[in-house]
Amino acid sequence: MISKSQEEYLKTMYVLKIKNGEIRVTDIAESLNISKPSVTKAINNLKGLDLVNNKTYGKIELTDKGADIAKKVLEAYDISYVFLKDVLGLDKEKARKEAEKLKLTMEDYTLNSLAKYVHKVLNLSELNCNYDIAQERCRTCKRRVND
Amino acid sequence: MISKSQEEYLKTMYVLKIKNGEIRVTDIAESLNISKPSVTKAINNLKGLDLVNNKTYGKIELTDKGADIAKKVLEAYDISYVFLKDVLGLDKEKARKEAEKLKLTMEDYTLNSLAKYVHKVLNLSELNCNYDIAQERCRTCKRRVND
DNA sequence: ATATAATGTTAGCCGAAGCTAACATTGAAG
DNA sequence: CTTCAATGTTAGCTTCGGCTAACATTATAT
Repeated sequence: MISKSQEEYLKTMYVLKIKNGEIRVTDIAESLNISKPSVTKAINNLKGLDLVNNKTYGKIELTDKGADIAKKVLEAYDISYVFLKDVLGLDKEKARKEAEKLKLTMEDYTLNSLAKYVHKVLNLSELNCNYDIAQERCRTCKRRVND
Repeated sequence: MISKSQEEYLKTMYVLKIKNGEIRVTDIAESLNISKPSVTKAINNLKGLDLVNNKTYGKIELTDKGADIAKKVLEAYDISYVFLKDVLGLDKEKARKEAEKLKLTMEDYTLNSLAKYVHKVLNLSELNCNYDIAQERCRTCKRRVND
């Protein structure tokens, strides 16, 4: 099983790839407020798990497997954030901080239930469900909602 | 700041005290599925934080401070469990397992919001709120609900 | 009252995930 | 094309929270 720390690395790398077009040790370190040697070590561990590809001093890329995990973590963050902010009514900053932790804590089945629940509660009926066909996910909770 | 592991120890000791009238290394070890030497070590750490009182080979007791933390953790478990089971609709076993993790993850403000929310959703109005005057807490969510 | 079982502790190890200091590689500017 | 700054890596240390093996203490049963 992959650790929370490792999930966080994968998510960060995935986001950096989208934002910057590339993944750099320095940027990961800055995003996570962690030293560069720690990042190098983490990447080597992830490489061993086949979640990251890179050669020493070379480009860093997520494998498909690594990217899948990263996407799940991002989805988990999104649904948690919406729940905390729009259902529980936490302010944005508290919702953000708490969602960062919850996203690494909840099982898939809980996240799925939560996604469905958020839909229901925010009154998104079948008809006016905020579903984005292109992205194949809901614009509100960011999650696939077909069952 | 106290760690999740330490919170879990405190909660376990608190429950054992209630269940057995005393707190024993062996019982803690069994409850947490951890070796006895690890328990001894953890207790010594907690002693250093003034959360536990004991002498070598002597009785183990929580301090008031330690008991307060334990109670908070228990409350956090209860409210999480009710939410997961009765609001999200998870089955008991999944709700139990997930609540065990959530209780160590959520901040006080989130738990308070969640408690209030659970009340509202389960249709406990001011009048029929399931409040237990003796325990000064709600029978449903196990939490103090004044504010 | 003592032998033995149960309980608790000490010593020393391990892995995960951080850190700093020092070194290696890469790349950009002149 | 060389030099120097930026980037990345290695080596080795720390803390946390586990573990086992061995030892110490306490309690029980004859």
